[in-house]
Amino acid sequence: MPPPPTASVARQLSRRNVFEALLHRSPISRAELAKVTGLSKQTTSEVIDAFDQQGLVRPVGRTSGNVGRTAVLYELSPEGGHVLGIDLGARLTVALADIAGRVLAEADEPTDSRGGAWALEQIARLAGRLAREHHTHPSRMRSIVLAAPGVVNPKSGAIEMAPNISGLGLLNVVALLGEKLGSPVVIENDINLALLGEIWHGCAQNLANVAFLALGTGVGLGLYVDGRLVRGENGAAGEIGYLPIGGDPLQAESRLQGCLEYQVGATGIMRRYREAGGSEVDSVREVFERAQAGDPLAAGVVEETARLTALAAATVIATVDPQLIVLGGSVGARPDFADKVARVLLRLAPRPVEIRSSTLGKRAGVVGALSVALRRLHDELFGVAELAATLPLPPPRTR
Amino acid sequence: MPPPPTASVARQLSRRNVFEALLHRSPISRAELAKVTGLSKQTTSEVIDAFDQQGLVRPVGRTSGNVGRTAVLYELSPEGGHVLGIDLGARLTVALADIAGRVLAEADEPTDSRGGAWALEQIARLAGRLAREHHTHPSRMRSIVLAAPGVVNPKSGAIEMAPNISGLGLLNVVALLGEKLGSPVVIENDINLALLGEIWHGCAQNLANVAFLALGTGVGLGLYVDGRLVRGENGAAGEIGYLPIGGDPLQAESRLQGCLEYQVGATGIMRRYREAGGSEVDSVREVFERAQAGDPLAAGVVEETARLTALAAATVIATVDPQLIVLGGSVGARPDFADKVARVLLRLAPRPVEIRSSTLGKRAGVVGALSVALRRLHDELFGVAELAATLPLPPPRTR
DNA sequence: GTTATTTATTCGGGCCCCTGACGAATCAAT
DNA sequence: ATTGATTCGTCAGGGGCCCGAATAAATAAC
Repeated sequence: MPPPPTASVARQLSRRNVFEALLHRSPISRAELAKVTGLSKQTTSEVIDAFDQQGLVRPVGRTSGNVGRTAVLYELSPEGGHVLGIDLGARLTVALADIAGRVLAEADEPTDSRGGAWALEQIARLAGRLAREHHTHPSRMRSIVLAAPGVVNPKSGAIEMAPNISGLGLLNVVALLGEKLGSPVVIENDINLALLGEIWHGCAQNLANVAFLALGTGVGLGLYVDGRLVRGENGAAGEIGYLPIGGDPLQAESRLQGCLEYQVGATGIMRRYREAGGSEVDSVREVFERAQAGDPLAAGVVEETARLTALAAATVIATVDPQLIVLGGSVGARPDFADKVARVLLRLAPRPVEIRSSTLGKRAGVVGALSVALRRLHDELFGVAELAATLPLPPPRTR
Repeated sequence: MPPPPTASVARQLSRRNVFEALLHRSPISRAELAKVTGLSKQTTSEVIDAFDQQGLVRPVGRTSGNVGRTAVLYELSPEGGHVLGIDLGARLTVALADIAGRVLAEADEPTDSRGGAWALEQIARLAGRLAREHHTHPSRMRSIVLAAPGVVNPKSGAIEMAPNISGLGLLNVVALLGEKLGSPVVIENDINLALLGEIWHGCAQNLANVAFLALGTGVGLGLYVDGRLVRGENGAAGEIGYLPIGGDPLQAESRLQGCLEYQVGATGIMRRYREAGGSEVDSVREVFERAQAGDPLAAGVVEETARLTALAAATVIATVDPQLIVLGGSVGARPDFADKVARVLLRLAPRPVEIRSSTLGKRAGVVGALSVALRRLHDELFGVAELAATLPLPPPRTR
């Protein structure tokens, strides 16, 4: 079941090649694998035998109809390894996938409002349930990724500013959850993972330069540039609540909770509606509904929100040059909203950049978590650590 | 001289390891190399022999003083390969380095004002002179990088918007220059290269998250995030002239040349001084000098410039979370200016980020070009192409 | 039934890495 | 000056891995 303790680099590379072919051309014969990977038939065969013994692969039928001997077809076995994706927000969503990236199950429920340790307990419970349903065990999951709000320190993996869920920043989530579930846990910012979700299974598939603008309770940004997620020195890349847009950035409120956040965050939108003379509302959703129903005050607030969002988008475009901006979050994902933003943006940006609404919606976070968990598992099994890095340049010398 | 036509992956890795050790611990014996690389003495010795035969390496004396047999020390030979860095701006700067990154020579002169093909001719002439002085030949240079203003398309390598140097966008610079010099040429945006220069030899050494804010004729940004240069889909990342800062972004001037650029570009600064009632000036430098001499109007303009620059910096901080911002360009590199910007920024950003003035100044571009040329040469000789990429995830399946 | 074709395994050769042993060169001490 | 300890570099043997060729097995077409 575990990979062979030591494997030479050459063999590891062969294994990696074969695995990649299996991943993308699923039912495939040994002969075909040899052709696709460029390896010799024997090497391929040896690798497949090893995979078979590890339970990583299983035969599924034979070819037929073609001239010549029939070939046994193989595919990655669902028992070869599982990964778990978790999205911890207002709701708790957990999803289970196998090593081939097939999503086996998904479940969600409201997050335990007591937060902190209770939420972790809840995660363990939900994960255990999914695992049992699929005849595995949490401890047999090879890779777990947790989507959490707040800034995740890229070095320590600690959650440094967790709004919404109380007491999360004080816990060593990686250690606690890892112990509960018996597998390595990695935490990543929820918006970043939603972005990766859209890139894997959503509206940004196969793109290398995508920005994800999330408007919900707060405002946030995920950046995927040149095929990689952008985290920044403190994992705070994309914390655009502090962008100097929509007001005087030196004002007290701006400095406290961020200039843009003060205007475009959920409370900001409701406050603007109230200030405009609108009657009391207790959710942003209501403001949008009234706007659609013909309330001119609400429409003005929505329009201004779209304008500010477009300014944020223009800022992102000028800074990192994405080819697509995805709007997400409970506010941003509204389909009519994307159009409004796009219309303003047309007059702001030097060149047009496409804007789309998130297609995965609430699922984006878990899907992204799964994608990272999967990638980590693949890297663990078939990565070639020593080679990933480019050759470091020599330091300057005084000669 | 050329590397062996075919080498197995294993040997290529060994070569790479040994080369890296040679690069960083220069005069070093075979025995020491074996220890450092973790390879056996045998393998190390074979690799060194091969390097020696290729002329990549040369003996330089022996150890002495230690107990035991003396060891022959080796270092990378300057004849092992050369790289060329070129910065094509108002002045043309060319620098030559060897494969170990030792800068052998540097020369600069005003760029041929006729632009286009004449400038390319001038580059060839200057490169030829440097090469001759160091007993080599342009055609023996293994890697050439050209720093050019404008947006460089990351796929084609074409210069898409070249201000200042006339007719450059119309030429296929890579092909023309490559033919003239007989070596592969790569073009990269000058600001990006200045940033890489500061990271290699300047004020940002060994940092992984750096932004370079260039204020000169125009305004531009270079981004180095998580250890990699950020280019964006069209190579237009960092084109922050269009940031919606410093005015109404929907105004005619803003839409034409960019909102921020209109205020902070050289002509913008002079215009603002004029509009404030200042007497005629014909360079930004003059405005700064008058400010220092006590002209309150000029001081106001400088202060406002610093404020807008700080807003741009705050934008960058909120977006990509750098640990350092380097100010460069003829205006930005002024040491007093960085202080002014830092002071404003302190009140804008949620957490303090260091600001420094460029230490390489005008040389930053060439140095950065050298660093990229060097990296490309190293990758060409010792890269392991098949391993660079991470395993792609499988696409979603409909099952 | 025979033939052509495709699949899968076996065998020998070559590359490359590692370990252990050996001669060579040097310093330190007698 | 000789001896011993230490380090350097090379030689030889063993094992892992990859490849190409040959061979056996299975199947469609004729």
